[in-house]
Amino acid sequence: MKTPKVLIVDDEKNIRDLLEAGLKFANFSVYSVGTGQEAVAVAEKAKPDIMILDVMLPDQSGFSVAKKIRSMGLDLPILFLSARDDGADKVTGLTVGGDDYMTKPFSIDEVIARIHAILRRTNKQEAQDSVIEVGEIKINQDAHEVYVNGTEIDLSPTEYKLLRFLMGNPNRVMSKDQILDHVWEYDFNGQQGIVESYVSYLRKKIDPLSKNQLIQTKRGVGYMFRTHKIEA
Amino acid sequence: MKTPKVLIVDDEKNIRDLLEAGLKFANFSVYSVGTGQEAVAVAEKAKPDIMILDVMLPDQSGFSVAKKIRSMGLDLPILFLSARDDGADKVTGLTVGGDDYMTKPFSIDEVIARIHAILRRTNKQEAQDSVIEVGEIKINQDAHEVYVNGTEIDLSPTEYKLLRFLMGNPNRVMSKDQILDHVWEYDFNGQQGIVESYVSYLRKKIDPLSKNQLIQTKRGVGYMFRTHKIEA
DNA sequence: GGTTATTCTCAGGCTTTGGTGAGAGATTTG
DNA sequence: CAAATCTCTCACCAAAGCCTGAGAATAACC
Repeated sequence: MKTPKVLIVDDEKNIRDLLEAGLKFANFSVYSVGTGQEAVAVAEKAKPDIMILDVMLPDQSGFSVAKKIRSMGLDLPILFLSARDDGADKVTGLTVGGDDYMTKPFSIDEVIARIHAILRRTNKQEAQDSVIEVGEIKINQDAHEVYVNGTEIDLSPTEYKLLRFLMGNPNRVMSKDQILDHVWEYDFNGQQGIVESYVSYLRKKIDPLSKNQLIQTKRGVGYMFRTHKIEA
Repeated sequence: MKTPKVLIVDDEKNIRDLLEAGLKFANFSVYSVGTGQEAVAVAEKAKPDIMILDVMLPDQSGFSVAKKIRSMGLDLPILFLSARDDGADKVTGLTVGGDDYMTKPFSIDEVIARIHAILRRTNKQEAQDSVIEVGEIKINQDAHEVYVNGTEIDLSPTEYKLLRFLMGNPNRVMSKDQILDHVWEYDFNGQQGIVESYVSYLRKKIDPLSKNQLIQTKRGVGYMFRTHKIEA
């Protein structure tokens, strides 16, 4: 399937808009509703490939929405969303099969990564590879493991996300703002300096194992993951 | 599409006029409004391909305009504009997907370059190449890299912009004032001498690698990027 | 509950870039 | 040829951008 269909269910319009924009750009076809009732209706009618479901809905809990949909015989994997404090634990127990869950606030790229992971697992998709290999670095997304020229390195969660984002846009300069937008949670409002710090951390782990300086600084512009010279 | 439609939203008429003139000349078809309300209306009616949106509007924030338009289901990439100084009106978290953002004051050509980049990425356009090649020089705009006969040279941001501008108008003399207007930020009020300085810097980096003097002086008129002799 | 890892901020030191002005050099003009 | 004009280059200072290490706060882990 070329463009998987995603159904977004969340009562907060901001979140819906954020997800919608991000997912559309990631080449998904998006349906978006604000209540459990609509969710059930659209799920039945549009037959989405995956659903992003907030567990706190005004009319009914996300869990009951999930049950309804399941009892309708629809085979629809769900990515649950919950606020960090409340039901995170409860959700865990409910994620069966291909399901997954995330807490708010999330980062856009993390959502996209998880959706891809789910679709891969439930292989409703053409078998997409969970391994990204760009230049000297290989990432196994399922295992969360990173190899530089065959040697595994150990990255913190944020380091991992940053690297994944840069590798997802090879040979293209990414501004610090773009990086913040994609890698950090949407409510983060710190300084760009943090990107510099994390680039520094990453380099310290990567550079000793790589032949080239893989993360390059484009002064005044941003950072770029380089695979090769693009010259004539 | 031949002439993409751009919607400009800014309450400062100077800015609107500046952008309008520049973009029209760059072969865009332009709509221009001063309030968020009008923006939403025009976006719906005219279906522009991209929107330039100031985050500080009198009637409502640019963010809420963006949300309204997004929630109307319009797939409209946005180039946000914001004042340079404050972190108050943060764009972070809102530039998802194909969006981008710039701070005021900007230079016209930078705006145009970004718009092209966005349209390229969201490929609402015929897939345009991010590589400009004129004569002996090749520029990769995604990577912000410049090659002279295959050898990469390292340019500062201003040098890069100047070269890009000259290469965008090959075999045509550009006056120093034109260059200032396009390459430097619109509030710059320095001397023309700076153009001479930067041409000098550029030549020092380019000439050692090129067969011909690519940037030529037209005394009393301006500078020209030459690809070939034009017969008399 | 205590240890460790992680995230984030900040400040110092360093490098690059931007902009100016002045003098040498080149070109044109009369 | 001499004067006037325009251009090139350089040296210089201020500002901006970048990197890193240190430390505080928080979260994860055993």
